[in-house]
Parts: sequence; C-alpha cells; structure tokens
Amino acid sequence: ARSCNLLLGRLTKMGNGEGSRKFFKEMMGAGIKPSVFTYNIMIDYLCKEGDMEGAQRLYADMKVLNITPDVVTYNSLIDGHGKLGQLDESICIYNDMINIGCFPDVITYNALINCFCKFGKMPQAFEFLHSMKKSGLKPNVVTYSTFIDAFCKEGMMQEAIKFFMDMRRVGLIPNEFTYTSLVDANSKAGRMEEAVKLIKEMSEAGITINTVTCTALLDGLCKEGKMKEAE
RNA sequence: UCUUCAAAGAGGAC
Repeated sequence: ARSCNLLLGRLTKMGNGEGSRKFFKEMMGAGIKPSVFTYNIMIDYLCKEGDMEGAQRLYADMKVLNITPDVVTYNSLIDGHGKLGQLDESICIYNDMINIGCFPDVITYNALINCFCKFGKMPQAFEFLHSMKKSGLKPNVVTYSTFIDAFCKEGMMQEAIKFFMDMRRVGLIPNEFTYTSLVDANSKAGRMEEAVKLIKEMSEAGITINTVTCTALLDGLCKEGKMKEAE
C-alpha cells in the first residue's frame, strides 16, 4: 500500500489527474487497504482542482472506513475551500478539527492567513496570526512571506518592510518567495532602482535568483521601456 | 523523508 501511495503521489504531482483517479479506483478494487495517506493524496488533488464536493465525499468515505483524518486532511480541505473564497467553510473545518481534538499546526494557520489575505480580509488574517501565537506556534518564513506579499499587493510597502525586518529580528531568513514579492511590488510601481537593489541583496545572501524572481523584475524593466537594461 | 501552506509572467473568458 505504501508503494502505491508513493506512485499515487507522483502521479498527482506530475499533473496526471486522470491517472491518479484511475489508480485510486484500481487500488480500491484490488483490495489494497487505503491509508490516511492515500486519502490525503486524493483529497488534496481534488481540492487543488477546485472539486470540493469530491473532496468532501472522500472525507466522508474515510469515516465509513474508520480511517481517522489527520491534520494534513484538514489542512487540504481548509486550503481548498479558502482558495475558492469559501472562507466560511474553511472556518467551519478549522473549528471542527479543534472540536475533534486535532490540533491546528503552522500550515493550518498559514493556509487560513493566505486565503483571508487574498480575499481582502486582512483583519481576520491577523486574528489567525494571534490565535497561532496564542496556541504556542511560531510564525515561520511562509507566514511572514504571506503577509509581506499581501502588503505588497495592497501597496502598503511600509508595512511590508516592517514585516521584512521583523522576520529577520526573530531569526528567520527571507527566501526567494519573500524577495520576489518585494521585487514585484517595486517593479510594478516603477521603482526599478529599488528592485535591482533587492536582487543584489538576494545574490549576496546566496539565494538563487530563479525564473519567477527574474520575470518579476524583467516585467517592470520592459514596461519602463528599458529594453536594453532588461537584456 | 508515501500526503498539506507563501512569490512573477503568459493564455482563454468577461
């Protein structure tokens, strides 16, 4: 069953959705006992497809088979609903897991924070940040990067920079995601000197400048009409 | 390390 899960996970990561659906059915038909991993892989896949009904159906099946959902199961469902803007659903699942005695982890809170930010509910995102801290969890680089990205997109650069400094203060190292949000915001606002400065800072910090970061910068340069510099 | 969270552009629709 474990090697089947490995294969199933590989199929979904490759984007072969049809393949994983079929494989899942075959597993069930072949009498291979699905585990919580098997269900988590399929549920996450359906969530990413936006098929929340399908995901909820599998979640219901788990109960029938006496497979106990774990924090990963709940995190996938919370993220899936949240990305579709079904924020109330996300909160329901969050409450459910707590009632059942499954403790939310950093990923749970990060997913909630991200979705609320993306749908313009920053105040609620902050409430989750507080709940997270209250329950003894420490915000990580993803948590900070998520807020930084949200502030950047809202044009609240002073707040973004504050978080950027805060994270370093608590010993977290900004990564390519963190920098890309900042580069993108400056690039889109036409502050190219600042964007280039950040890129330099990145390479000095030993962070690889990948395609995403690079296109964020190039987009700004092209729109400035500075094709030569872009090259 | 069998599964879950954050970044840019492009395309299609409106």
